[in-house]
Amino acid sequence: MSRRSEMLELAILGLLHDAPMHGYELRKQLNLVMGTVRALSYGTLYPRLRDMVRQGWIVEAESVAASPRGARTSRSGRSSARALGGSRRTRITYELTADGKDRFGDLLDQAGPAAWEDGVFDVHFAFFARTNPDVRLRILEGRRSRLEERLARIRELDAASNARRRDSYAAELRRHSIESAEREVHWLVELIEAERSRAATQPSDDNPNHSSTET
Amino acid sequence: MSRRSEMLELAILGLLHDAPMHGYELRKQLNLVMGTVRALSYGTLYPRLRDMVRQGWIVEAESVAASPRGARTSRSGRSSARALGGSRRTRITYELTADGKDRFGDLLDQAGPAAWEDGVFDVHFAFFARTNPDVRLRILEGRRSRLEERLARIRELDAASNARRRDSYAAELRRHSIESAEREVHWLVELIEAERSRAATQPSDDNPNHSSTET
DNA sequence: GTTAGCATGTAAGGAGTTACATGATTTT
DNA sequence: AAAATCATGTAACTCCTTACATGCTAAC
Repeated sequence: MSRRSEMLELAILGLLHDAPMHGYELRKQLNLVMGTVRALSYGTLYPRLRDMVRQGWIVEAESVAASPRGARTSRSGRSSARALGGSRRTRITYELTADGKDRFGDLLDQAGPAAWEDGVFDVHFAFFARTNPDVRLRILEGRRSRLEERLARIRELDAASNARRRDSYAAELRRHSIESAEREVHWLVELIEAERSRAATQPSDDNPNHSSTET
Repeated sequence: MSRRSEMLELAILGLLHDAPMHGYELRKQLNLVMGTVRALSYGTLYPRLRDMVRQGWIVEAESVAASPRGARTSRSGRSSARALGGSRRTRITYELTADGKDRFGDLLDQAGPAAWEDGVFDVHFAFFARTNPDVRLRILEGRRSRLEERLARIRELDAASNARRRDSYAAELRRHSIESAEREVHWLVELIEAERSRAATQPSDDNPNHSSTET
């Protein structure tokens, strides 16, 4: 299981850690947490969920199903057969197991170069509240240096290109890329400072996501 | 050849349109123009280049090779054997063919939903100087509405999450995502306005990238 | 009654990464 | 002499998308 694939797994575990969910709902949340415009396909999600069940990180549970939208029990009255709140269809709800929580904690501790990749960073950040302070810091700093490397390369290209012929659109794109990257670096720098001063106040605080430290 | 794959092809054609290049150099430029932190691998690039040669869009040309760095002919003097500027190694330089220019023009005209995807948009924008004004406008507007859809979804989630428990990191991520997206929308709106006022001044201006309109 | 949204899946295929392999040249 | 950078490539593998298939419920 390579780095990139762990992003999806981490995101799923993190979302299910907050609340059990069925696939369709999960997909919508994933599309937000992963920070991409492009939507994740079911062809990726469902086979992955089945795989995670096989691994023992999550379990299926037939949903009792809340009412589809709003709290009303369908004002037309018909199909009130299904007692409380009409179920739409089968709906398989997934829940995290104790092993799944352990796995989540393990993935959370992974602060390697993969964690400062474009999509992966956002997922890690989304679960920072449950991440070790030192791991948080490593990820923030890794991301910052990655962005600064990129920034340096764009600036170099920008200087070279502006000297030669001028393509206003290409120049505008570079300008905008530089500005966006600078802004994100600034954001990261502030977060890093906040982390450092927090570390000075509270000493070591262990990862609260392994089931051994919970319950 | 599906939408996503066309991005790489478009980027390669566009870069080679400016100047012939060899693979290694091309990769560096591609990493910039595609707007990703993650680097494109050679395992993707070289087979793709070979494929494009087979299609007739580009041709290989053994490089006469300029001197590696700076203009100096290696101050140590040794290996001055290779006449002007020492060639590093084989170095296969790629050049655009007339068919390649046509192909570039065709891809440039493609303003479908794929063009407002995350990575693809940047590539298209980078070559806007050679894109038809109406196509430019469609791409900018498509991108804007895509971003606004996403923005609406994040805002919805943000309101719901802030109401319930508060996870400061998750909230901060949402805040930052919203701000970034808003900023990009604003940028796009200004570009769209600029396009419209430009369109009012100069009427129809044909795509100058098909070889039929060149030479 | 028909469209749109909810909900779950499968099969085939394509694109891209990883890891490996090679070798020249430049810098330290 | 070693390490870094330049430069090109291949094979195996993984992940993901696309397109298809099914069926239920809500709204128009």
